[in-house]
Amino acid sequence: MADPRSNGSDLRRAILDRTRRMLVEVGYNNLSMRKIARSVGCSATSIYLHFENKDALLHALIDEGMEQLNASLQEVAASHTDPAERLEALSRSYVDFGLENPEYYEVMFMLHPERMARYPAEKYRRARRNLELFAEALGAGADAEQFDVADPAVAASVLWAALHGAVALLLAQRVDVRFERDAFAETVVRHAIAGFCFQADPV
Amino acid sequence: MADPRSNGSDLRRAILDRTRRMLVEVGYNNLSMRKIARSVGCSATSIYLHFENKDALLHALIDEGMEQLNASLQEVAASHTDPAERLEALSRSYVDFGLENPEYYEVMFMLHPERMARYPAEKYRRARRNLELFAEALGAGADAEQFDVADPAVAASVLWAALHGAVALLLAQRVDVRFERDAFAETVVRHAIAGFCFQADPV
Amino acid sequence: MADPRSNGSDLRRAILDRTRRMLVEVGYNNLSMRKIARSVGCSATSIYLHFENKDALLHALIDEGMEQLNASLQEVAASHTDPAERLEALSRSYVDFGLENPEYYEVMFMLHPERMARYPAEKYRRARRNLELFAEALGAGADAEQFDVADPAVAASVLWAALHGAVALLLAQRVDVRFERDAFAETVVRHAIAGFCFQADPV
Amino acid sequence: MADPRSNGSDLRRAILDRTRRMLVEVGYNNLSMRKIARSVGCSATSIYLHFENKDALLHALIDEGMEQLNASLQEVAASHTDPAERLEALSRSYVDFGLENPEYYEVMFMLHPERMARYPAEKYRRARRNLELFAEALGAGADAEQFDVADPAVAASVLWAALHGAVALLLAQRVDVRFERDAFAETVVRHAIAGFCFQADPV
DNA sequence: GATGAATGAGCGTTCATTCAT
DNA sequence: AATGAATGAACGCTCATTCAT
Repeated sequence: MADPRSNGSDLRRAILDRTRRMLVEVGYNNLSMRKIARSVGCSATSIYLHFENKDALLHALIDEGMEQLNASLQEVAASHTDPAERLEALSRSYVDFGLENPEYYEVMFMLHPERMARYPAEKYRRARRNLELFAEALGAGADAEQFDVADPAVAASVLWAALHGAVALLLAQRVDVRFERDAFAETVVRHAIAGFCFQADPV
Repeated sequence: MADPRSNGSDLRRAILDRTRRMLVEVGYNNLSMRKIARSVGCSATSIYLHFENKDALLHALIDEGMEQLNASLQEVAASHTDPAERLEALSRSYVDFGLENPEYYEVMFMLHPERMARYPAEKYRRARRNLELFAEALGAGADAEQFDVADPAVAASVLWAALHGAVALLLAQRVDVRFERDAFAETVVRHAIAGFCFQADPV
Repeated sequence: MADPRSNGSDLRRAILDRTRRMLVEVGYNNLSMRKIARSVGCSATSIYLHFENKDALLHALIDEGMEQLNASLQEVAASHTDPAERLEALSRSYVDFGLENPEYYEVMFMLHPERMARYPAEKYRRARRNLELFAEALGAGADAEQFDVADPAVAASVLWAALHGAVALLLAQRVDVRFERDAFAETVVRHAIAGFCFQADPV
Repeated sequence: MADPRSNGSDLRRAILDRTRRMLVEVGYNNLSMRKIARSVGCSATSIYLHFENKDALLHALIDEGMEQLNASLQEVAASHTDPAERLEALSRSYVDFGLENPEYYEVMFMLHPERMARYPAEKYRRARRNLELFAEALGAGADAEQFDVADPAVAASVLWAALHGAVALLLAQRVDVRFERDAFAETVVRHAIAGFCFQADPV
C-alpha cells in the first residue's frame, strides 16, 4: 500500500507466505480463511480474488514447495558424478529441505490424504521427478556395482520413506530430545544408504 | 444401542470403542462429539461425564493404541531369541499394525504436536517402551556381532523413522500405486535392517 | 421462560410463528436463519434443535397451513349438501383463507418451485385432498345437471387456478386499488363458478 | 464476448439480453451481478455504469417484458374484430407468453412486492395498458350482448386473475402432472370466458 | 467507458461445550 | 449417571457494491 509500485500480486504473495507460516504454527486443522486473512491484514473475501478456494491456496503452496525442493535436488544431482556420492548428497539435501522449511514440508508431505484428494494428479509429476533423481543415482550405483539394488524405482521409494520418516518424526518432535538433531539426520542418511550396500558374508 | 442395564464404566468402554471405529470409518477430521454420541446411542453430554473433553477422549484412545501396539510387540519380542530375527519380527509387526489400523496410527503418530499439546508428556513413556524393544534387539544383535551399531537407542529411532516413513507414505497413498503394498512394506523392513549389517569391503 | 411449565416446544412454536410472520414481512429471499433467530430472541443454533434445516422449517410451516386449510374446507364441505352451494362455500372459504393468512398462503402456494423441490411428495397428498373436495362438489353438481363439467378433476384444478390467481394478485397488491378487496374476491368466486354453468343458447 | 468496438449502449443491450437469458436458465434466486458479468464478458463493475443497481437492472428487464407482452397483445387485439374472438385470442396470447417465458413471467408477476418496492409506480402503467386491452374486448362484448358484464374494468381483472392463476400454478408445477399442459391452459381460457357468458335459465 | 482490487455483511450450517434438571 | 436445551464462535463461501485508476 505504501509502495505505489506494489500491485495486486503482492497480496497473493503475502497470503501464501502467511499461510505457509500459519500452517506450522496452528496446524492444518486450525487453519481457516478468516485466520489467514486476519494474519495477512486483509479481508477473507480478498483471498478469493487470488485463490479459487481453500484447496487451491494449499495447492499453490504445494506447487511452490515442490518447485523449490526440485530445484535444490536438481542442482545437487548435477554437481555429483559418483552415484554413491550423489545419492548421499541428494538424501542430505532432501532432509535439509524438510528441516529448514517445515512449513512447506508439512503441506507437501504430511497433510491428510483425504484433504489432498482433489490435488490435481498431474501436479504430482513434479513430485515424481524428485523420486526419479534418487532412482537414477541408485540405478547408476547398481550398474557400477556400488549398490545391491534390484529395482531402482522401488529402491528410491524405500529410501524416500526412510528420509521422510526421519523428517516427519523430527518435525513432530517425537524423536528423543537428547539426540542432536543434525547428527540424527546424518545417521539416518548413512543408515538408509548403507541399506543398499552389499553386505559382508556372515562369518 | 447402549444396554440400559450397563453401568457407567460400560458407557466409557462403548464410547472408546465407537470412537475408535468411527475414527477408521470417517477419519479424524470428520469426528465430532455429537457424531460419536449418536453412534454410541447416548447424548453428547454424557461423553463429558467420562472424558473431560474431546482431547482427553483422544488421549485415552492413544493410550489404548499404544497399549495394544506394545502388547503386540512384547509378544513378538518374547517369541524370538535370535536378535536379528526378533528385530525383523518387531519391524514387521510395527508396520502391520500401522497398515491395519490406519486412522488409529494417524492419531497416534501423525497428528501435529500442537494438537496434542495437552497430551501429558508422561504418557509418551509407553511409546518409548516400544522403542526400547527395538533398542534391546539391536543391542543384543550388536553384542552378537550381527549388527554394526554404535548406540542402540539411536539406532532404534533410526529404524523407527524408516518404518514410520513407510507406513505414513503408504497410508497417505503417496507410494507409487504400481508397487504392491505388502511387498513394498517387506522391502522396507529388509532394507532398514540391512542398514545395520556389516558391509562388504569394497573390492 | 417465565412460565415454569413452559417446555422446549414453546420455542418451536415461537420459531414457527415468527417465521410465518417474517415471511410476509421480508419475503422468502430475505429470510435467513439468523434473522428468524434474532426475531424469536434465540440463537441461530437453537433453531436447529427443532428443525433439521431451513427447508424442514418451511416444510413444517406448509404442513401446518395445509392442515388448517384442509380443516376449514372439510368443515365447509360437510355443512352444505347442495353441490352448487357447497362449491361456492368452498371457493369462498379458500379465498378467505388466503386473504386472512397471507403468511401461510405464501409458503404454501407462492414459493418458488425450485425451493420446494425437496418438499416430500408424500406431503402433497394433503394438498390434493383439498382439490378433491372441489372435485367432489363439481362431480355431484354435474350429476345433478347443475354444472356442465366433463372431468371433475380437471375442473377442480381450473377452479383452483382462478381462485389462486385472485388471491395471489391481491396479496401481491397488483389488483387495482380502487376495487374493494372483498367485493373483488366475491366477483371472482361467482365468475369462476359461472364458468361451469350451462350457457344460454346464443339468440 | 462483447465486441470491443461496441459502444456503451451495446453493452447495456448485451447485459439486458444475457440477464434475461440467465433468468430463464438459472432462475431469479441464482442470479448475481458477478454471474451476469461473467456471462456478458464484462466486469461486474461495468454493469453499474448502465444500471444503478441490481434492482434497476431487473426493473429495466420488467419494462422490456411488459413492452413485449403488450406488443403481442396489441397485435392480437388488432387482428380480431369480434369481441369474443378477440378476448379469447388475448387470453391465449397471455397464457402462452407466461408459459413460454417462465422466469420472465416470474419476475414480472410473481415477485413479492417488497422486492419491487423501489419499482417506480409509474411504470406499472404499461402493465395496466395490458389490462385495458382485455377491458375493451369485454366492454365491446357487453355492448354486443355477447357478455354478461357489469364493469369491464373489474371483469378484466377477474379474467386476468384466472389466467394468472393458471400460469402461476403451471410454472410452479403444482398442477396434476397427468393433465396435459396445453390442454389444461386451453380449458382454463375457455372456462374463464364462459364465466362471462349469459347462463341458461335453470329448468 | 471500463476495470481489478477490495470489502463488510451475510449465508446455512456445525462445532465443543455448559447448565439446569 | 444422564440428558435436552441452549449457545457463541467459527466454518467456507457468495453477495452487491465501492473506489482508485
